[in-house]
Amino acid sequence: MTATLTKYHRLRNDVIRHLYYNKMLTLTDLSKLTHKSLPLVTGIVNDLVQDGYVVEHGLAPSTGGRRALTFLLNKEKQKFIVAVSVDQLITTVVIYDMLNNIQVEPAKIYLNLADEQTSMALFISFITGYIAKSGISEEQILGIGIGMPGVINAKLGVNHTFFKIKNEGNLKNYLSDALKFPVYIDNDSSLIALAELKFGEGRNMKDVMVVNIGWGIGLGMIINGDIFRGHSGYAGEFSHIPLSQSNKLCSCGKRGCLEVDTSLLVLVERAKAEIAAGISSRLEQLFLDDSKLPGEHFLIAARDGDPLAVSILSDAAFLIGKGLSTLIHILNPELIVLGGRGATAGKIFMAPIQHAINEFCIPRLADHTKISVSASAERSELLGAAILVVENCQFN
Amino acid sequence: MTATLTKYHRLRNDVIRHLYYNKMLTLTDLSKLTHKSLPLVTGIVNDLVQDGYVVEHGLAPSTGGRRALTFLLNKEKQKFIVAVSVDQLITTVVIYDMLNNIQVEPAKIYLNLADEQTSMALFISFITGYIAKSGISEEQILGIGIGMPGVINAKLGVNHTFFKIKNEGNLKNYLSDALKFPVYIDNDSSLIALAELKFGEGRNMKDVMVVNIGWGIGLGMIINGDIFRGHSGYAGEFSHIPLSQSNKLCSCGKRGCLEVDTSLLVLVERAKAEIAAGISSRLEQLFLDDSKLPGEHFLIAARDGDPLAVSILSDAAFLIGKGLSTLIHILNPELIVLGGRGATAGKIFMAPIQHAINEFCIPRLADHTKISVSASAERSELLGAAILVVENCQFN
DNA sequence: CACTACTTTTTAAATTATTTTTTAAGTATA
DNA sequence: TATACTTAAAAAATAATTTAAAAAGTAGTG
Repeated sequence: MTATLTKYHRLRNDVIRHLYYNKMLTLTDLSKLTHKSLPLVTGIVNDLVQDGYVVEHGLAPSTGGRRALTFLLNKEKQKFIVAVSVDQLITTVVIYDMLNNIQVEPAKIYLNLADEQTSMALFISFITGYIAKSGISEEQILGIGIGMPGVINAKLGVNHTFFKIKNEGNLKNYLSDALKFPVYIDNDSSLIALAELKFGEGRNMKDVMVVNIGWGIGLGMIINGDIFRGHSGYAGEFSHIPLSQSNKLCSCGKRGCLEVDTSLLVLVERAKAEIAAGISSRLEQLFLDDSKLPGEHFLIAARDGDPLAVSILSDAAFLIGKGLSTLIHILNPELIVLGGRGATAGKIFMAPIQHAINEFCIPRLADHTKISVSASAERSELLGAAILVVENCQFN
Repeated sequence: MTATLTKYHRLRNDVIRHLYYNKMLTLTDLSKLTHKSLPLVTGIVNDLVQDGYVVEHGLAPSTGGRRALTFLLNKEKQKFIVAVSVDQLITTVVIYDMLNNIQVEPAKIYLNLADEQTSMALFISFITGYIAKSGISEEQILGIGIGMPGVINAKLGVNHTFFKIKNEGNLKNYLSDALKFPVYIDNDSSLIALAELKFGEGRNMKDVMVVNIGWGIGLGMIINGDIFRGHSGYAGEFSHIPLSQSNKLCSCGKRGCLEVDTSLLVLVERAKAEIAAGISSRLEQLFLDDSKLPGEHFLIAARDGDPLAVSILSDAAFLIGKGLSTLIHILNPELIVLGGRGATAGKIFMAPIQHAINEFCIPRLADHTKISVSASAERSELLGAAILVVENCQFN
């Protein structure tokens, strides 16, 4: 009895998930998406309508024959998702509903991940406080999804790099206990890729690479329609393949890594050096303003066309393009998306990256991979964190 | 009726395939492997025993409870597979039975793929003649599997690079008509990888890279337990990522490609140049013997420890190792296998490749990828071609 | 060495899911 | 407006899976 119950519930959850991704679906659509028969799906959807989770929404446009009924998630009986993005310096939290609308305005805190001791306690009180202030009742919250840097085993819920728990402890369980909600964690770049796959440029594609341009450079890989992590979770160490002629030593102990020349922190350093050397730039003023991090100022200046910022960013973009060429040769992806905080500088990246790809790629290969800038760079890690919850939680 | 028949037959074929890969299995094993229930699998296996395809083979060793019956493919009621490997210069054919035994000794013909006109006719008559001479009856042959270089869409049966058929024609269909048997084609490197995955070093692994060291350098990729081809079939263009400082122009139009410094044809040229410059080597004699290609002589000399051949091969291996480092960073595979014709030179490759990986890889990553030399390098493309047939043919 | 407790396989019965068929609803065309 | 052609939904028939029970071994114990 319990086994059939869980199987029934698994399909029920699956139906809800497909409605979450696709907004409006017919029974035939759902049958195809879940690979289950129509009578079975019909039964499940009828139950969901009865329970108030799903509502009928009129007839689908004609496709030649009898018009089908469409179904939506019910706005009135809502569940909510807490989505958190943690990076080296800034932690952001937001609450979404199941229609991807922001339910509670995002909140931000400056939190240096390197301070292991203080940051964990601060993090927990920040999130707890935010949820409490939101006024949403406990039963309505499906869970908390957290994207963070580091080598992460999402299934086990372990982060091998940051927020380490004593004696091989499980971060996911630790946080679930502390926050009193189901917690799901995953790597930031993987979540950005997930967001692009489900709601962004990569919809309905199978092989998509998402470059996470942040304080460092990350790579989220979608292969065969799923997040790819490699054999031991280290896949996508894109920023440490030897590329540049640069002699600077990387934190990984090697020279010529992409990271050394393209991370936002490095670009800021370079801008400061240029300014110190006498180059004039709006940045000189902006850097004095402490309300934002220098990296944030840098991106704003670049977006606004400041020549120094644009020039530094272009050099970095060319190197990233060289790295992408290697990626294209090996994986022949359908799409490469430039995402992450840095992608808010948008189009500035495109020209030098294309330039590099033209120079380093076999044309036949370059022609088969589209490059684009994420349309929702700032939001996509949070969105990915929300998807993480929807993918893993239970709807009862 | 027909639909249930095909579904029944699909599972029947699946059972035969699993017995092909695993030799001996219990009903429980088969149920798990096919993801079908025990009663269903039991029924199918009983039918197969009745039809003579499968035979009982005593009890499995004890695992604590009642001992299970084991089943094997029936040696008496055999089907055979024609496996063909085509490379730029040499074409080989062999006939296997379903237990991976060679049924008819392999035959070899020198066939230059570049001569589009003559090679196709020669190829067809060579294969037809071989099958005729084998004396095996038509009904017993399941099909012909062919591995060849080029960008190949295995599903459609099109080779975009070699053996081109007029007006976008379908090579698979063309050859099926000409040879009067079902023909299946795939890329040589992918088939080598398939052989390693199913019968070689990569058994039960999910992420395996197989380097095909032949006249050129190819890469067969196994990702998530399946051959990976990328979005448009170009994945694994490993040999044209920019790596070496070399200034030689590659056929692809760029400089610094792996291919320029590591293909067997190039290594032979280099050996000849060294000999011309006065270096003494056994190769000088061997190259005079026309019964084998210079590349074949070169490999034999290297295997036998000729200093010149070993030194040239080591230089090439170091570069391949540098390329593999990139692969490890991006894909974090469980295993990298050195395969293909060149791998017959075996252990000579290992030291310089390890050296390169130590130099160019983050240790944490290098530690998680095993490197090994294929144990059956010369046979694996043929074996892969046989697997291709088993994967795609119908057993009735 | 027989007896008991525990495993695992095999068979059989009951439940659940999928296909197939039928009926209903809508569209396009003459 | 009538007819042929689609597609969707509901009902009946067929097939597959789960669950339970029986059978066949294994291993420990007095």
